[in-house]
Amino acid sequence: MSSVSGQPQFRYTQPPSKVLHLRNLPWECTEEELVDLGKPFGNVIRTKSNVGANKNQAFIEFADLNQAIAMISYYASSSEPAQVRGKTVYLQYSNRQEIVNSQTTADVAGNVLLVTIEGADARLVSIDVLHLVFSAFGFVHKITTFEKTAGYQALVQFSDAETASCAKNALDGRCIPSYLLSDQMGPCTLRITYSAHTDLSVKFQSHRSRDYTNPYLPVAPSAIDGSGQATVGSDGKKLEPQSNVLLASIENMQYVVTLDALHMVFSAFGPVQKIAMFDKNGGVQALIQYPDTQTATVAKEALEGHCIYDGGFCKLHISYSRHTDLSIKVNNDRSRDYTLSNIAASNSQPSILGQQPSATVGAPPHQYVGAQYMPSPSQPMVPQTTTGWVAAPVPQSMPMQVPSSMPPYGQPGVVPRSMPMQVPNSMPPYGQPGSVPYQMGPGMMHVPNQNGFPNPGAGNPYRLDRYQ
DNA sequence: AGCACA
Repeated sequence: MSSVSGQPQFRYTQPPSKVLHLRNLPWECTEEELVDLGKPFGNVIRTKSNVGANKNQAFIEFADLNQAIAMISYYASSSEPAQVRGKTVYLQYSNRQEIVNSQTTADVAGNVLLVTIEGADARLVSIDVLHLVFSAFGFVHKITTFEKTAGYQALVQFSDAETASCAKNALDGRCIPSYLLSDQMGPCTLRITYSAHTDLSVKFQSHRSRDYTNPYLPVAPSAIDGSGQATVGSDGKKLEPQSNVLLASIENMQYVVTLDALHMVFSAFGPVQKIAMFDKNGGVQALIQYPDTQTATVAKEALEGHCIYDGGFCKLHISYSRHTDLSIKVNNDRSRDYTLSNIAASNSQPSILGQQPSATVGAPPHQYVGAQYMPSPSQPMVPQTTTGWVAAPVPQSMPMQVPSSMPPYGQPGVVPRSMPMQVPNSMPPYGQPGSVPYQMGPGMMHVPNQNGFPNPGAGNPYRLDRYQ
């Protein structure tokens, strides 16, 4: 007695239930929207959204069976289909009689997120890229990655559930911005739920796991060669010998790049201990020393190929130096040891205090060294909360994603600005759910705000004054 | 576009 139409029988044979099964929902659909949908027909006592692999299904449960029947009947004969956010929603009786909420994992907010990376090239997404993406919302403590039936997944541990929620809300369903991926890679979508974990166990720094709270954690044997250098990146690719010291060369240097500008840029990833600038092959190069290789690696991967100034100016090319500890003889405008707070400047020249950035070609785009950021020989510049670091308004024309520690962008001729851009701490740079994420222009840098620490004034371990 | 706590 099967259907003559050839259509699956269940389409017409679902027995009534207080529970309705909805599909074709937008994944953003909230519980509240589900309640609103059912409200005209009765009392919605339970809902469950984001059901199914695509999170585009849901259930609503009425207090009374007749209410469910009323809703099904109405839309069965209505010319207007049920809709959520403009999408037609398909309704039917559920094959269950009530919604059971096993709120074991995915709905309970925790400080650890379970991230599924979708896409043909998902496995090529390095742990460092994930770190960069999630650091925009706060300090990432640990990351582990693994392969499950669900695909390539990662657990990302934040300090608290609030931070994790911000990251989840902003990133769930989004793609990793393409400029963080290599050119050949296709889109990689993030699907995020809460994990039941609260503290991940990371034994080694490796391709698969990282503990950012413990830079001294041993590197996994599998990632070390005979010389004690890590040979394999988190993406499994061969690496050049790593170092805590980076060699940066600056291409297309239309505008002068000062020691202080470099210090600002590289400090976004951790404490910069020393910088030495020099001329080579007609260009400017700099050595930047971090306390550890991990920090240098993050900085290198984040900054490589990006420009200090908008418009393709002062493009950075970064490699690992063979140095491990720079010898800074004097503190001057080309070299500085930030670990020494009381060293006298060379010849104690007051001139650098009054020195304006000068353009190597044309006029400078702006002077980014304002009064409060003037380097002082005895007091390396420290962004002080009291001097406008937090208060600096974000101009409308600037993208929200402007890295906080960067000198302000500007085209030549733009009115000089005297302080670095600051993204408001409370607002993640990804915008609100539902808005278009990643509106960053090409060539702009995307680095975690506040070095991954949401509050520059409290407990940021990268603050210079902590280790001066 | 087709049933959840895998």
